[in-house]
Amino acid sequence: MTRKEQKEERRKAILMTALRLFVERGYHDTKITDIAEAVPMSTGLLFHYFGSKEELLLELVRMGCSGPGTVTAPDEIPPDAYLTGFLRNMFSFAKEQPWVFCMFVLMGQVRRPGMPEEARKLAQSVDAVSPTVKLIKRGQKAGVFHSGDAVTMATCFWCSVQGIMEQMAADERMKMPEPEWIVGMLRS
Amino acid sequence: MTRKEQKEERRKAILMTALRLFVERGYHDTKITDIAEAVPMSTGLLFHYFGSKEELLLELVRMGCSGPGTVTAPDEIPPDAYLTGFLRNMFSFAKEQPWVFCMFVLMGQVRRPGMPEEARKLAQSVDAVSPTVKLIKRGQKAGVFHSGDAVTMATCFWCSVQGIMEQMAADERMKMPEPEWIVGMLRS
DNA sequence: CTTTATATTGAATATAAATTCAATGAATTA
DNA sequence: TAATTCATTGAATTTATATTCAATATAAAG
Repeated sequence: MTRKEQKEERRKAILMTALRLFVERGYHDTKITDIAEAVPMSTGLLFHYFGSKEELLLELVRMGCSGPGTVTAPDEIPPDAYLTGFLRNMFSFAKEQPWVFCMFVLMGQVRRPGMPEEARKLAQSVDAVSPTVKLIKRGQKAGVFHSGDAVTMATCFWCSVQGIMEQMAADERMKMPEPEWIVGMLRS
Repeated sequence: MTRKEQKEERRKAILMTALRLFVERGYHDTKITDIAEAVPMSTGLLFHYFGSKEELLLELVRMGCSGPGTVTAPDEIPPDAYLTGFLRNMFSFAKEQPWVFCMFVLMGQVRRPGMPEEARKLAQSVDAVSPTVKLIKRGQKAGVFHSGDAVTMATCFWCSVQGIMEQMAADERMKMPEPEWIVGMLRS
């Protein structure tokens, strides 16, 4: 069935285009017509695929939720090495698989106030902090991470990453940082 | 002239309210009516004070530009101590002088794509990175900071700060991080 | 080839948000 | 007190954006 495949392709194209634009310019400043133009397709057709702008966002967030959201490291891997590796992957995805990278940034943005409620709640339901808290506590016991409230440390860590990734998404020229630097924020 | 003072008061009230809302929910998702309600005043009156939403933003950015944007540390202060102190101030402003804090966050947001061009250009004209680059190079020579491209390091540093501050602005519950942690990202 | 189903378009409509404006009220001045 | 100026309002207007829809084109099935 070439027809059905075509449709699925188109659907994905819309999702990927919207993802890129949402991350580049923000949800509220991305107009439906911008997405349609960029795909490219007529604005009317876009509504044939997604009932509304909000549903389009929701679908993206659903994809984001099913991804590798949880940061669970097996006990045999040192916490610092795990986080460094995670970031290294993420940063290199920026070029090869912008999809994964953008999704990460989007999920962070959708969690903030002012975003459509349903998408926001959904995004907030996947929680990167809790697993990181465990990881940080393990690191603190092992002496590789400094002392301090692990929840605040985990939150700061991911907010830093979010801030850096948003910049990378907005500015092509920005060079990739060393993951080590960011993990350095936790080291003793 | 009580009349003129009143007007000036009102003007400031509008600016401060808009600043808070822009930072909390983002520029595009803050409606003129939201600002008017929050001040509070009628929407019509708001246009008596500022010609447009964009001009209101521009005025805020102008204020942001005249502030202590440049991070210039005298040579006798160690770079790491200077940055730590700067962040400590900023974070404690979050409660006492939310104005300064919010302004910092706003300037970062306005620099991104999708913001009104005039405000964006103006915000981009104040550049926190260059002074920090010098500071970082000095720190590298002194051996307190690790090696690496100073521009990328400075950019990452401020993006991290931006990410953390945005979270603090959006979520009251978030605890204040230790400035040391963030500077730790630069330490060798 | 004919029929049917579906993709596609672009203009029309609906909705939401920004902006204007005529009218009112309160302070200031003469 | 009367006249004048300016602040203030809320409804009307304009503009921007999301959404719908009738019409057309294209592909699939019989």
